[in-house]
Amino acid sequence: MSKKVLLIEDDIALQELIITYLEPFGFTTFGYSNPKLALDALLVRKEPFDIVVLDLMLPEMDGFDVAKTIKQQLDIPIIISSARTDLGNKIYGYDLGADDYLDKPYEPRELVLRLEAVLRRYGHKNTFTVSDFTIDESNKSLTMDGYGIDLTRIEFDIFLLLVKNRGKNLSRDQIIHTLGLDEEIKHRTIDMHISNLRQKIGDDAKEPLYIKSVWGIGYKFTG
Amino acid sequence: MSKKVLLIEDDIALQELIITYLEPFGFTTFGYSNPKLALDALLVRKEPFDIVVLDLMLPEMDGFDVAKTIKQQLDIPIIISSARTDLGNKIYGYDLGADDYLDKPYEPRELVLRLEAVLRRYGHKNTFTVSDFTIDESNKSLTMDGYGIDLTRIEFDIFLLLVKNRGKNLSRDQIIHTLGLDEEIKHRTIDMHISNLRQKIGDDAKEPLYIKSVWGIGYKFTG
DNA sequence: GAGTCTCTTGACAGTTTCTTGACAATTTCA
DNA sequence: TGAAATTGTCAAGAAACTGTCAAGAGACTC
Repeated sequence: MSKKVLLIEDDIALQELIITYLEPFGFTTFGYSNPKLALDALLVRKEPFDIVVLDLMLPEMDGFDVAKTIKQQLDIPIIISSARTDLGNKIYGYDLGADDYLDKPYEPRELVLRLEAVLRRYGHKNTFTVSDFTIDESNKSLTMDGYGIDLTRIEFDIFLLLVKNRGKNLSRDQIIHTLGLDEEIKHRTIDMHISNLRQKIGDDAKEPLYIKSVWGIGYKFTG
Repeated sequence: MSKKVLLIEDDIALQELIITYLEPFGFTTFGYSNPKLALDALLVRKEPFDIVVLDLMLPEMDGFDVAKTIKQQLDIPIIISSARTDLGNKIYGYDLGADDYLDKPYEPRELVLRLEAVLRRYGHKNTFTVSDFTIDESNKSLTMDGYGIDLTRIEFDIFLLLVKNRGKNLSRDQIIHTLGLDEEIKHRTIDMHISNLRQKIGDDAKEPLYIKSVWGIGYKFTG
């Protein structure tokens, strides 16, 4: 099945070269030289692209803003290309959540490799595995040693937060605040969620393997 | 200021290539092809590396074990590199607390980017090291010679205050006041906390290495 | 709108930590 | 040297915190 590539690149000649080159590798590429039109197609008309290839040097809009705008609204991989050999740019690009970075000029062949690698990586992106758990963020589902575990929404959110901050103590207030829960709820409520969580993943509060209490501070995940 | 990189990689040619390549970017790289020697330098001789680059395919020891061993004893970022075969590996690598992952073969400049990105990310961690101690302020956790030490909240706060005022005498009242403790508590209480602290860090009250009593005044940390 | 699932909270038991008085040991100073 | 002040630590009780039950409020489903 062919993948749809959104190419944002103001060099028309390069655009056509890439579109033609990618074709036989199973990529259907749509080129835009104007980033605003590209964003319109992607975010407003919601055309179903699989991946974005974005040139940083653009008319009308800064490439970084384009990447940021896309990432804020859509969970889609972005490969940034840029003529600047400026390493700072590259780092900044990764920071924005760009999934790969390509120095211009690049071999079209190189682009194909990156596209394939990023798409493959992305296919796995929404689930990750930590110790005995596999967490699917988009589904909000949890698997432990291969067996599904039903968590409520808040339980899942707390667990995810703890796992993402593995080894780090999180206070009840931090949990409440980060998850956007009602700031007024009592600390006891968090304890209760933790208690239920522990029960569901078979953790013993007295000798926890996964969710440790840190006396006077909060909780932390230790895989 | 140049950063010290510990490179664990059994391909000597690649090692030399990387060492040479990283040099002008401000990285001083030490290459080890034998993981045991590398661990010895890092954990036993405690050479002050800033970051570890670890190849997974190693003689004598499994790369995963190396990463695990390091992370258990030292709070240092690790970038794992591996021949791109197994996605599972990658997941497992993150799982161990690897801070980034690099598919082999990789461009040396790619490594530079990752090094810089990871180091910058890591710099945001709120930990610092004084004499034999590493203190993580946000976690309120203490490590001594690489081994975790459990302090209670007040013990931690007192220790942190003393360390931050290294060499300076702090009166009991100053401690009480600065930490926002109940102003009514007796001086004996502080003595007790100091006593417990000393015990936990193995300090002898009569011949203290770290927390000295200043007769008639209070206490001071001398690292 | 009844039924079900989820969230929140008070209550209380069980733990851990903090505080303090007591007293011995040490230091200071006349 | 001896008295007063200060420090170190023990032991015990007070205070703070955590785990969980049970009940009710709230949200969602059909």
